[in-house]
Amino acid sequence: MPLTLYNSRTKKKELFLPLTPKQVKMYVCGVTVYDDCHLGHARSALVFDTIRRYLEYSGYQVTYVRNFTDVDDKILQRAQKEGIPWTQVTEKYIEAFYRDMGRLGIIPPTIEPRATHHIQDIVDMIAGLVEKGVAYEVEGDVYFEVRKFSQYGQLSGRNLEELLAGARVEVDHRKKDPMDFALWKSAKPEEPGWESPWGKGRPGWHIECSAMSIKHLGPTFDIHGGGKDLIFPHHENEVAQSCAYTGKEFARYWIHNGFVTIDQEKMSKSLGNFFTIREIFEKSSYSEIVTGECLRYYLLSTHYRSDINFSNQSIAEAKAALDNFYGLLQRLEEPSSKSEIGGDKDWETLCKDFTEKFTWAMDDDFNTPKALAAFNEFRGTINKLLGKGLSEKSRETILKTLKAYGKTLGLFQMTVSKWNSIVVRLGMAKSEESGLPIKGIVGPTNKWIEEQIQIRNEAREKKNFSTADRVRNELADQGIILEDRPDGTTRWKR
RNA sequence: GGCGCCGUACCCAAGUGGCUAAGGGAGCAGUCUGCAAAACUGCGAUUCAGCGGUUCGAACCCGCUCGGCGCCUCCA
Repeated sequence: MPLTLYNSRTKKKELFLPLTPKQVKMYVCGVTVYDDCHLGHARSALVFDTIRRYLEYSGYQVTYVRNFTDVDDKILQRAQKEGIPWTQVTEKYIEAFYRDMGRLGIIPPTIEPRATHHIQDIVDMIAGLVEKGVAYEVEGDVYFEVRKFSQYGQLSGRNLEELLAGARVEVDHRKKDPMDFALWKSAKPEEPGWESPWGKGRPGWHIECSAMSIKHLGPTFDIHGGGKDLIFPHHENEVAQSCAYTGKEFARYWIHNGFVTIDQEKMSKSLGNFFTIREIFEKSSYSEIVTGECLRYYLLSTHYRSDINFSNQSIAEAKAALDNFYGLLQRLEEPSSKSEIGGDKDWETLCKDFTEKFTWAMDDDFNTPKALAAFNEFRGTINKLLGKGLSEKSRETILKTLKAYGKTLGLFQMTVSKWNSIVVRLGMAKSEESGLPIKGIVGPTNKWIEEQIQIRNEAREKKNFSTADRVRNELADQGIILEDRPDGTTRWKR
């Protein structure tokens, strides 16, 4: 099945045909760097990371651009509040952003342009719009005249009359129309600014995305993405100014992800109901790498266009599901206790069934919940085959398949021992990279645990089950779970 | 007020006209085990918010009602 995706412009699933065969140009709106990012930002980044991974898996060469908005009123406010230079605010939160994305296993985009590095491109574009007569200057500010762009409202499915009827737009009498939006904002004496034909100022928010996407991807590119809250006015305005400027089609497919909600309400700064990525990791009782994968699994368990509700059991459920997969990986890695290899004759067709189901799901508008269902079914079938016995070669191939397909979702890539090492916070030491308290292994050492297991197994040998059970209970009290293997060995995990 | 989305089992969540309504979590029972754990097997929605309509046939299409949410102002 060929790849189809839902285009929010046409409100339909469409066959995906990139401008240039086997190449995809994709632009996604990034964050404004004035604070730590929350789960909502993480979802957007993760959704497009997954799309990027899957496109690459499908054989496309992807040029993925995601911007940083690093000059904005909010940044200036923050700087003032903290009494530090505004550039220090942006540097700090760009760094924090990288830290958080890294912990979620998000692959850095091909290009990560910053607005402040593209002032000239922005000024040129605004000048071009003024020249074409679709933008006008008032006292050092430049506005885009929406009436001059006949298709205004097409992306978000609204028209100017309806918008005006809403009448929630504050009226600025200097503008020709209340809906006109700022391309360039004049700077007050104490504010940062750049020289321009209209005096010292800074770019408006919408224009930077247009200027940077056109600069790095050309006037027309394949995919433009972002959270669904950006459809209006941000993306609508991008379309207007870009098309007016280039005279060409802008983005061909628009992809918008749903919100992360708390008690069914949109997670947002203004409502105050948000969890930052940072605090989720700090509060997690799992290791950083495990928490990252749990978050990823959780976020992938709902289709990207739907809203997803976050609660304190979300991570735990993902952990339980992932435990099953790492259990399977372990069984595939360790020597089989079976002498027969009854499963060998079936695994190839079963592998094929799985890969077909998986790609079918992903080709259908990146349906990750369906793809995860395929993984879970495959897990069941492999466990059954293991029961019948599998040769080392078969186990290796299956393992490779799991890892290869897992990679397109960013799952199942760590070693089983990393997965199983639960760590808790020590509190004192801080990580050099993240500045966060380091989590280290607390509790009994591996050596001690293995000694205890030895004692227990000797007791079992002598059928002294009360001693054996006492040892096991003591270990259980410390969170150590034992598993006796058919070959007489004992496996443990924290 | 305008535009739009959602309501599927205890929880999460696919499915949007036609075989028995995916999958995960939790739970219960069984096989295995000295007992456990893990794995496997079985159980779990005669039913998809409610009511009406279209159709040979609807969770899926249409209408209404109830409930929840979003955008229209910065927002992933």
